[in-house]
Amino acid sequence: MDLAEAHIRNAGYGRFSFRDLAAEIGIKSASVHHHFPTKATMTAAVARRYGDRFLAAVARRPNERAEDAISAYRSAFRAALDRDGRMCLCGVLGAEAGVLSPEVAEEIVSLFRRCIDDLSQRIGGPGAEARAFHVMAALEGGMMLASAYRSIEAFDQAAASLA
Amino acid sequence: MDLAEAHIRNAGYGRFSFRDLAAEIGIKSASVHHHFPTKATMTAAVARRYGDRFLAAVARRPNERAEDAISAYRSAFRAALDRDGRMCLCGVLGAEAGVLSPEVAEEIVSLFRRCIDDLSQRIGGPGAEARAFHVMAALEGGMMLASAYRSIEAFDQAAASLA
DNA sequence: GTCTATAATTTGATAGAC
DNA sequence: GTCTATCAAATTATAGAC
Repeated sequence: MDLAEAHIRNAGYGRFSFRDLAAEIGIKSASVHHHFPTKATMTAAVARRYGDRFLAAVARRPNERAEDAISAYRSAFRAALDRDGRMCLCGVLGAEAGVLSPEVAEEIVSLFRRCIDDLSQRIGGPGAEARAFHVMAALEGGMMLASAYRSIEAFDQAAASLA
Repeated sequence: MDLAEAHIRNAGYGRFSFRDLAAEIGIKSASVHHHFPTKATMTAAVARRYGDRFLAAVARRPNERAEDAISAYRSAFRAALDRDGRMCLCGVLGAEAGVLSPEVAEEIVSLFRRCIDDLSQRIGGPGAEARAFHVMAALEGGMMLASAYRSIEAFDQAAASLA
């Protein structure tokens, strides 16, 4: 799953294969099918695990203000870019969302929803939901720009004014 | 090229084929190769045309303020979603940027650059470039959210606070 | 400009032995 | 859990006739 996550974040759903995964591990693709019946199943599992870990990483701190919550998300997105040199899973699969199998698409929407609900609650007050949407959009878009420009500065410029 | 653009925006670079295009037109894939030697060539041409048209559509109006420029971009993105029911080309290919052939990747970066330079000039003043990055990121991200949620309201929520 | 035909490769998935 | 072997399909691209 670690390897699958890396491949998906590198290249998207349509560009990774069980054969490639297997070759890098040193087994055969048929053996991968033993653990995950289909590519969609595996991708959905990877997406769920990714979401669980992501939400744990940005989890609420005691006595935080709205700005702290937003900063936590920004730092998590930035770390994904900086540490792994890759876009986050939600960004890659989100862009493909329109043509993914329902199984995978549902997991991605759920991932977005979990983030936006969490962020919205922590921001609080009137307009919290719209602000949460805005923050998520700016972070996802900033990541896309950084990926295209191949420079994390694009992300920093895009996200600087958020909090 | 119209059909190619629609396919790319629907499904991304990796998911459209000359065969599919040809079949919808009523010719054979070999005939498509007569007009565009490779898939990358065609995609680069489609991206350039898309950029030319997009920049013409958002072109500066006389006596505009910074807010007018930002609104023009927001409206153009929203129209792409609303009219075509698809993400914009830059969003789809931007997410794939890391694994596209240099020919196509360069065209996408150039498209982002043209938009951000234009927006930055029209916004003007200190911090104009960062604001331009932020606007583009929020619009691209908003489109991704709308695509995943299958609801344009996600875009509106994300983009409401922009201008 | 379009066709037929085909090459060379890759893909997701399955059957069945060990 | 892993393997060999295989299938059916799709893909990008080319050669050469009309």
